[in-house]
Amino acid sequence: MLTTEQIIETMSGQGLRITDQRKSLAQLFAETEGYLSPKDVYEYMCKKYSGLSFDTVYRNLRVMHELGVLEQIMFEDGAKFRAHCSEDHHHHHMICLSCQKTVPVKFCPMANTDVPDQFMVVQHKFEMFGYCKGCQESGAAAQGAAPAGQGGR
Amino acid sequence: MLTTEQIIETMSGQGLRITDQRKSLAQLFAETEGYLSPKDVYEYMCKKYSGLSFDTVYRNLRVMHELGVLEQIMFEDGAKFRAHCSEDHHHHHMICLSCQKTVPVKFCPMANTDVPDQFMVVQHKFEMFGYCKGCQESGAAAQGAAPAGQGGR
DNA sequence: TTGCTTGCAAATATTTTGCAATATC
DNA sequence: GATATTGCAAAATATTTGCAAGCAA
Repeated sequence: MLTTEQIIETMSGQGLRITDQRKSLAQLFAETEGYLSPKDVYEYMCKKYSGLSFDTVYRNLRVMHELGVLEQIMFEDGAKFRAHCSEDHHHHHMICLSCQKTVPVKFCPMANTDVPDQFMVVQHKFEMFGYCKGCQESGAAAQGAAPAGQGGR
Repeated sequence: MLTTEQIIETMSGQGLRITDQRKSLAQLFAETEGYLSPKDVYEYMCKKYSGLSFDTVYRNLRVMHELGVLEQIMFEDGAKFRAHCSEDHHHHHMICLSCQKTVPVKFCPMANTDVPDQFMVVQHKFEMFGYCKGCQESGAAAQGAAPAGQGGR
């Protein structure tokens, strides 16, 4: 995952101004393993910036996503964000349904997949959902939020 | 995909009452290859039922999803629905970014995937996005709506 | 007849936008 | 100092809920 410095440098390099809020955002995402909803981010940021407004959070999340320092994934309960992977080779993710920590998986199924006739594939998604060791032990594997999509098994 | 009759029978069998609206919904989804947003459904239904309200559409979509006759997938612009696959064996999907038609793919990558240490997988998602033959020919492969998730390639 | 469904209205929640004040470069 | 960023207010959008009337079984 990107570090606080990498995030800030990328933003700065793109002409964005580095405000205190954006420093805190960079740090928050650099130190968070799971996905955060806009509300999560807002609540965290509110502790440090009393007069914070929700729209600023949205604006910054969008800017950071467009810039590529944040990844966005849609869950059934809305969009969530995390720092972009710093792994430069193609990979996929295993996501903990309890703490939403993610683990990269190098295996890509595309090489083994027979593409249906005359279908041009431009993008694919391969994600596994489950429970990491820590969450299994703490018994959190009871009722995690379901990810988006047609619940595979 | 499920037929109109299968959808209606399932709903009826679960104790739901079969209203004219629900018949139309069943038919709409049985005859639609792609995903429909709540708004799509509302606009279609409005043609037949002048006084239709949006909340009824939401309620029926939710009920039909919970009942399993509809699949839901999150796109970046919101949830969309389609009739549940009638294929009973495990499979995945190839989804056209232009017309959103889907093609089932039998190959499942889970068998070939090394699950990271001590991660318990309970669910997975493997989806390919691209353009079907028809949309390639009509040149619709220009700017399709991006699917949810961290844009793989 | 019973009680699930619907339409209406309104409440919530979510996300976006205009604008003046402010802070960064 | 020029201009991107922020907070505020409000708009636009999306989704849910309560309730009385209507309709399926």
